[in-house]
Amino acid sequence: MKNYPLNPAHGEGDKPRQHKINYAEALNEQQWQAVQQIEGPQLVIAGAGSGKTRTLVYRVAYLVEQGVDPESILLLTFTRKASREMLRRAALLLDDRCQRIQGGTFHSFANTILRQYAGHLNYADNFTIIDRGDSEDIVNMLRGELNLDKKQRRFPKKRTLVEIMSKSINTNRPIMEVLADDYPHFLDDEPQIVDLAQRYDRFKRTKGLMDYDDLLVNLRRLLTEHDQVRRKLSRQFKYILVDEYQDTNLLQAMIAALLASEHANLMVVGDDSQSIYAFRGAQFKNIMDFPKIFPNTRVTTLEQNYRSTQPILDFTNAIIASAKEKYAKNLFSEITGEQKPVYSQALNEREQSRFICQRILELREEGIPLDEMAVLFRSGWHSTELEIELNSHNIPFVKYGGMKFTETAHVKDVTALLRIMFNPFDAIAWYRSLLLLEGVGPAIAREVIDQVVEAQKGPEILASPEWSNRKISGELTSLRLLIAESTAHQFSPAEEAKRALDYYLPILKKNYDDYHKRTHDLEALVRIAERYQELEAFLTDLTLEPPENSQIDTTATDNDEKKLVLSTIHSAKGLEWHSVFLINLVDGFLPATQSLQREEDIEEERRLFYVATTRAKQQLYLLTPELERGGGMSFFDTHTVFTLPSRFIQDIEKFSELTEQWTITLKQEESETTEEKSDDGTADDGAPNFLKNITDFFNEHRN
DNA sequence: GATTAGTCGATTTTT
DNA sequence: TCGACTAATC
Repeated sequence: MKNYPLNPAHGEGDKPRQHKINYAEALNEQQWQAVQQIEGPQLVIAGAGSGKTRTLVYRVAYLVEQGVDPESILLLTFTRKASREMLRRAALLLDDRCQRIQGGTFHSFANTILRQYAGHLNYADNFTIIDRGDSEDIVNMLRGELNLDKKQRRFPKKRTLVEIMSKSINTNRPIMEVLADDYPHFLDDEPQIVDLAQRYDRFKRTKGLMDYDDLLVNLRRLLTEHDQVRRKLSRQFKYILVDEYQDTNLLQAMIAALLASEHANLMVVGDDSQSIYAFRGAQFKNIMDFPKIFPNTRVTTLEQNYRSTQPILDFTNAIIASAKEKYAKNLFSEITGEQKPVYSQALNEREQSRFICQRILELREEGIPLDEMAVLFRSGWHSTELEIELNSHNIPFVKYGGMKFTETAHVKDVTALLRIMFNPFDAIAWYRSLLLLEGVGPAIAREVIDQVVEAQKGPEILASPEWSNRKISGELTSLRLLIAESTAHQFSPAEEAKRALDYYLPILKKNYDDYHKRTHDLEALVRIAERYQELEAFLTDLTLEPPENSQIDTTATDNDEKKLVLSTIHSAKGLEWHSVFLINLVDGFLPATQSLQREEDIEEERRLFYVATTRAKQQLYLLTPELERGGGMSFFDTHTVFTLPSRFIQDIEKFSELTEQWTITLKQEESETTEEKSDDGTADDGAPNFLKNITDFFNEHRN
């Protein structure tokens, strides 16, 4: 253990220290207060764009300048992006000492600590972290052990099962309660679900696996059940900062408090109005409860906004004014600008897309770079129509949120291979890898796993005559050799990835028509592996902090080119752009249909609306299409449905004063002609009807 | 026991 | 559009 100054703020012989940074000048009064107050519990309520990150960064720098050892500062953030960004800015502000600050997401921090103390909890320190998909596969497999009456009433899907179990853990409630609150239609299945949850736990424990929730649960266990460890850690991390506190769940709040138990130097920063992760167990009441855990908490509120113009803020303030529960705050700004948020009703989704393309091109003409503009939406698939339109206008874009790189089938396949190359006793990875082989299905796969993994015989057993006489021996041998060579040599992660890829490419070509696109993804995977020394670290990061997204949906691949951002609102959190377009502001889309049942869910959707609109610095466009494809449900696919503007719009008093209403007029470019021809009126009178000719032709030439 | 075709059905957000 | 599940075929 290192020495740390007992009370660095008022250290020896105390003249005010000479600081490199002039804090009082760089910060406003509240921010400066929050930065200065380094001892004791502190809650900072930071409105959107109020310089929250800035405050954290300056505070970290201030601590270091006060002589605090950077390694005793722990900065828990929500995403790795956020943590990297903060450390980068702190280093820029002060110097490299800031790079030594400890930090990351709760999950990655838990991982680091648990690798050191796994023994205390009877885990081996090379435990594997599994992602949601793995959990689902395990649960699905275990479901077979339960003797459910076949074709009885429907038992929840694997996805739902995992959701239920996870929610029970993250909200600290028994499964019964979760079912009663959120899944009443499955209440009858409670005994089986509880049984399944126990089997799932046992399975993970015996196999040395941890899912996302286990990381938190086990860290909390470590801290509560092992007093000396808790004390040691708490003394090691003498200053703890938690970002986005409104999105922490009960477990995380407890972990933060336990870590601070020896000194209470805990600063949490958050904004209850931006809490959008309740579905994952987040409790924005954690913010309200914080002063209850630490009674002498100092509360600071940051209300000056440094991001948006006043007209935009007037609008966003009005959104949150209609929220049911919130800490009172009223954001103001000194940024000049008269442009009110623009509200426009488009005829349909297509018109909405074309309006956006047109406006984006105009803004680019005016000198706004593409990467200073973003289109936001509620769920990943809401942007499909827009993506087509962007492609046809050659507007390059990146998309955040939605299907992630590591969730695509081909990446999961290669990851599974890497996992058995790393650990030949990883049953789930075996299962997936085996099913890739020609002639191998669930039955044979289980047979192999029973011998290799369960009976602990290892992959070598597959060389025995018992297996080599089977039809499938050829396939099995190449897989066995792939693993054997990994065990025999010390390959780097990149080399391993390359070998896995070479092995996998023929399979990829056989299974997917679009294999070249997927090959790009896999080559990217190899490049990512190059950054790692250890395969274990690579695999862990892949599940814990996966790379942004897959190549599949993006157009341009030039890396330097500026790109428009498409993002789900969730993934847009913490980011900002010059101009923001919020599309599909329609009931059933922005309050999503699924959340209309319960008032708290609707309130969370409202906060989502708030988060989206507060991303805009200069210009905000709100779009409501009046006609929709019927959400893509097969029955409605060819039909359209009338939609109502989002109820959140009606909720805003003086909506028409706060916004500027635009009627969409599309310029006549080449698009004018395309519109008339390719809109769904093609089959109508007038247009030359090739289709009819063709069908006639085929009808005539039958037999 | 594996594979394939074909049907039905359901779709939020993420560490 | 995609995946999960079923029934027919190899």
